[in-house]
Amino acid sequence: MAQAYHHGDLKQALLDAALALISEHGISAVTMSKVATRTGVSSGAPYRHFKDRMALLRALSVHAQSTFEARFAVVTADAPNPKEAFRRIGVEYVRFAVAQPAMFAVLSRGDLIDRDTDVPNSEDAAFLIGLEKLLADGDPDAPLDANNPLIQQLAARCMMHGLAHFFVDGLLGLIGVGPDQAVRVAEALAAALNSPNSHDRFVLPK
Amino acid sequence: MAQAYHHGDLKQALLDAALALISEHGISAVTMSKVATRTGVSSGAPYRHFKDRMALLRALSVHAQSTFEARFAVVTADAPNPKEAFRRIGVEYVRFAVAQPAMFAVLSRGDLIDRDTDVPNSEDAAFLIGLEKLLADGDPDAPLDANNPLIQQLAARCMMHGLAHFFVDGLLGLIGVGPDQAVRVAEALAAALNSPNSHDRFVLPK
DNA sequence: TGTACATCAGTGAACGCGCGTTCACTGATGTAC
DNA sequence: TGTACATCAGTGAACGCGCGTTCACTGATGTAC
Repeated sequence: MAQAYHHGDLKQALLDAALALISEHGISAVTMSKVATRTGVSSGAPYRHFKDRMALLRALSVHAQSTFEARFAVVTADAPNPKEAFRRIGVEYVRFAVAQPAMFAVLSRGDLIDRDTDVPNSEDAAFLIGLEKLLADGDPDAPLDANNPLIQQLAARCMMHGLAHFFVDGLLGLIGVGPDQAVRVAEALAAALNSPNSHDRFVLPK
Repeated sequence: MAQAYHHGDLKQALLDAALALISEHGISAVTMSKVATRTGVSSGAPYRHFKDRMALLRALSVHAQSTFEARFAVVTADAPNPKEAFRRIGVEYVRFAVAQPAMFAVLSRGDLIDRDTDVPNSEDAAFLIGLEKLLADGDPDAPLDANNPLIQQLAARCMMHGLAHFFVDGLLGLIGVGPDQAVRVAEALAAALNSPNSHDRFVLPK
């Protein structure tokens, strides 16, 4: 990357400043002026790197997405089986949200995702396509099969997503739950969902 | 309530306008000017009823809270047993979020809750106190018991909360899931968590 | 190595706008007699 | 019922502020010869 023109790597520095602002005061606190001031440049400087405020937020979303997925690759690398890999992803989901609430906030905003260009990773894509199909097939009023692996997997995803939200939205903070305890709870929730079931419950059908 | 002075019931009308704004453009779109304009009054009028913008949002939070709880009372009224009551609350949680996304958005914001004055209902309070105690007791690094009813209950709450968020944040919308289908998924998730377990798993210890 | 030029990152003043909030006011409603 | 007064909901102009964005500019860096 080699020390660029004036600042060095202003683009990355702006993204970092934006993340800091989000973790302190939420997404709405991200203003071009504050991002610039925090980075030590003038108010117009960010426009050399981002067309407008939305472009900055979208870039943040893409960045968060890949950071998130990189973590998953790390934790699943030496998992002994798919179920354990899936369990680790669930716990990592909460660990990530708790450690990097700003990135999580950006990730869970549908309006920052450009479905045309921001391609989810292939595992996510397979999951979403499967879910779309499951919902479209058959009688739309008939109950879904609770033992369908997609539903089981969705249950786990929703559970971790909900726990992460309870934390980052400050509701767990109200009863004094910190980051470490939130992760401990995530481990317990993973166990709660997994324990009574067979080994390959979370394996996706081919 | 009998037709009040000028407007009739401006306070309620302002709250309704704020909810409409939230469901269209999120909480940050709630400005005093827009709330006033939408209600057909001048920009200063809301200040006769709310000290400032935050007071309006907090009033909204309290209102949403009680509406939410009223729904729970309705759906559990004729439940045959505690487990079924709990299951219905879970599904209703999603149904409510999906039908009234604005109220849900306000509810899940910790910074709008004044813990001194906004007392949760007694069931919630018991749950939160139990959870606080569970986390505080014993070795803070030891795994929690996944079969503890509190953990089981938290699992269900997190699951529904996560599903609700996936919906209101627009992520399910990206794959074409509408309100009805979201509720159908909620039913399946409730079944997924409940099926392999005993009848009184969700009964709180006295 | 040196000079002339092109490129482009960052400056800083300026713009129009919508915001939250205040305040002297108007005028409708309620009340005392 | 009628009049005089008090109360208070809503008006609308005004304020200072921070915002997103633009733009002519400066000056550092890179490049051709």
